[in-house]
Amino acid sequence: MVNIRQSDIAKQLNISRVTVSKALRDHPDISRSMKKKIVETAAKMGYVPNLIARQLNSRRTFTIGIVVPDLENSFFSYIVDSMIDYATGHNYYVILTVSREKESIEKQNLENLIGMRVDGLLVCLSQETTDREVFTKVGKMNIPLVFFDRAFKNMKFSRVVFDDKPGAVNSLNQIILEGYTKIANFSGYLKTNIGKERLEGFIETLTKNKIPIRKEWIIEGGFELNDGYESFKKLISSGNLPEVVFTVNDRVALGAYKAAKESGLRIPEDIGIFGYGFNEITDFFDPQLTVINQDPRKMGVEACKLLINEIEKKIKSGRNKIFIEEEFLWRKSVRSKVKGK
Amino acid sequence: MVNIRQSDIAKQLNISRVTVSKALRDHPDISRSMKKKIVETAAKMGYVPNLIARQLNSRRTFTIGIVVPDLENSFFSYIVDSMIDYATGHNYYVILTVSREKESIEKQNLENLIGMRVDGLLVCLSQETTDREVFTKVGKMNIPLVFFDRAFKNMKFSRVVFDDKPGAVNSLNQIILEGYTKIANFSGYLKTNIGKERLEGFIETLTKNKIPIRKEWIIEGGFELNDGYESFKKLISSGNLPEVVFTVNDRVALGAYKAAKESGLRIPEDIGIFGYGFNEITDFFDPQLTVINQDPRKMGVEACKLLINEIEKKIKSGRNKIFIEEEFLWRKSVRSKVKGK
DNA sequence: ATGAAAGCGCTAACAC
DNA sequence: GTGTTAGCGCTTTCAT
Repeated sequence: MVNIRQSDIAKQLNISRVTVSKALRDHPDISRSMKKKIVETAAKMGYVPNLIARQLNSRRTFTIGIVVPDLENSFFSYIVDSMIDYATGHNYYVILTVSREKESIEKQNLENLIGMRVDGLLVCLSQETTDREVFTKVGKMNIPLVFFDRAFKNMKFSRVVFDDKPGAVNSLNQIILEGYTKIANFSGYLKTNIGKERLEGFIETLTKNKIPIRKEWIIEGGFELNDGYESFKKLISSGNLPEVVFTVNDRVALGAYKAAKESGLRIPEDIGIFGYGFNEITDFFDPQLTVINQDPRKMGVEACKLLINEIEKKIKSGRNKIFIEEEFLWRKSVRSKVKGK
Repeated sequence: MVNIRQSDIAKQLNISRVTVSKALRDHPDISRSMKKKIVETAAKMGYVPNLIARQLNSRRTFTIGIVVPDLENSFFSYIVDSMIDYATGHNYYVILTVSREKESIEKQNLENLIGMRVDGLLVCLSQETTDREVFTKVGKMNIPLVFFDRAFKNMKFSRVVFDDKPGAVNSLNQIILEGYTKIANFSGYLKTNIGKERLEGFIETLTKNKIPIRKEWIIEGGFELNDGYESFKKLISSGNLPEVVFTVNDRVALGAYKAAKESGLRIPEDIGIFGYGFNEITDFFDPQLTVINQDPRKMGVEACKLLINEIEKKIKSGRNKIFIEEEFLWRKSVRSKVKGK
């Protein structure tokens, strides 16, 4: 037979299906000997419990839905990997969906996931999302949801995000301590939160250190390799090079590396480059990239842990907020004059 | 109310639940006006169909289970991304699990997934898997399964794999055409299929070209960055450098880059490096890595397409075999003397 | 210690 | 066109 049910086992043993059900779940009602017999024949018959049926009447699926903008971005794949790790360790499945940074796909994904009656949701918003309708629905259905990395503010959901400003401030202070004052900023798109907030910390810190802000060194662009490349080219053609470039993410930094090398500029001797990124990617840079480390695994684990705690009501659902700290990691792409690092 | 059911809508409208069910699925039985009324009140009440219930009685979940060794490896994250893309486009969900290269976790994942009654499975075996028991079970339950990248042979399942030998042969022939004869091989572990098969093509091609095989240039190691690094160090300390190094994957290549640069060897002027990899990672190498391109997206899409075709019985299940072709991509890490590439 | 009855939310088959 | 009946596979009372 292909699909054995509890009733098949019951028939085989001439007992009731309830007895089988209880025995298989090690219910105290059933005698040791009976249990043994049932478990054995179940194994012999190749019984596999039907979790769908169980889910239906327990109204619990032990399933978490994830919506992520893009899995080709290693930052996200590390996050998802760590979420799956944590979820699996706590007996939850993960249904993974990708929004491709499209609001419409994201919405569709969310509706499917709530149709699947996931116990909770982990969501990183697409860059273009503005409509809150689906999320309101999720709220009404009392499905716990935790935003990670990119979140709506002023909604009743929890979120786990990086604390960008302190990271920028701290790293820039260290850079300035080294004696650098000529610092450019490749900011990404300033209409996005990430672009805006990261630039704010930059301006604030320079101002506090009485370093004048040069507009021509704040270059707005996208978030991809090519944007970093183009921005660096602009820098060069301006004829006015800074000592060090601060980049909004690793792809932009890589583009800057490319352009610098093409122009015969040595890193870090002729120009330093550092920016947001995470430890695991530094090795892909030559020389190793000095980064403000945004640890994706930490973020993934914290978000998933928070969600499961909310699902299991170990903590009140919604409006919890966790900041993941960023740490400045000196590698090789900025010369440390003072500390000889 | 939090969780609206069809019966709630029926009660509200003083009609039977079946009418509601039919109307919502646009069944021809129901009149236009009735449908409209039902759909509207459903929306107003915030009805979300319970897919679990639907799955239970249709015995179809529209869910695909994926088991992958590691999501931090970008090769796999690209594969998974493309699978999700394809699956979503064909109205399937994806439950994603990670085996961490552990046979025991892989087995657990598979048992959970078949308990969830996935419609099909996409599996890349862990490096240590030898036991076929779970797979036999999957076979008995008639659940379509497609292996990708790493597969059991001689089982009744389909598989999608790279055709390693022709890739190696073709690339090596091109390299040899360039006039190179002193070629080293960083082979990975030879007890694994991948290591073994990739080396075979190497030996075969050199032999055919009457190039003597030098044992000291075939260096067995692991598959990680550090293994490439150590292997290269060995090469150097042997005092006998080849002209070009052929690596078993991108991480090993990166390690080789590191060691080469540390030793003051320029790539490609002093030594060339090329190996298995994929297009998207070449940019992370400086100079860009010349690769035998194993396109993960192609593999992901083909595997997923095959699986869905088997699920939907558009094709006979099992024993289908698809080879993904590899393409040699000249980049910058091997100097082309002849073609000036 | 074992079992009968009822229900999770939905749908297919069959009346009316 | 609309509704009734029965059942997907399991579990939770509540009897016996």
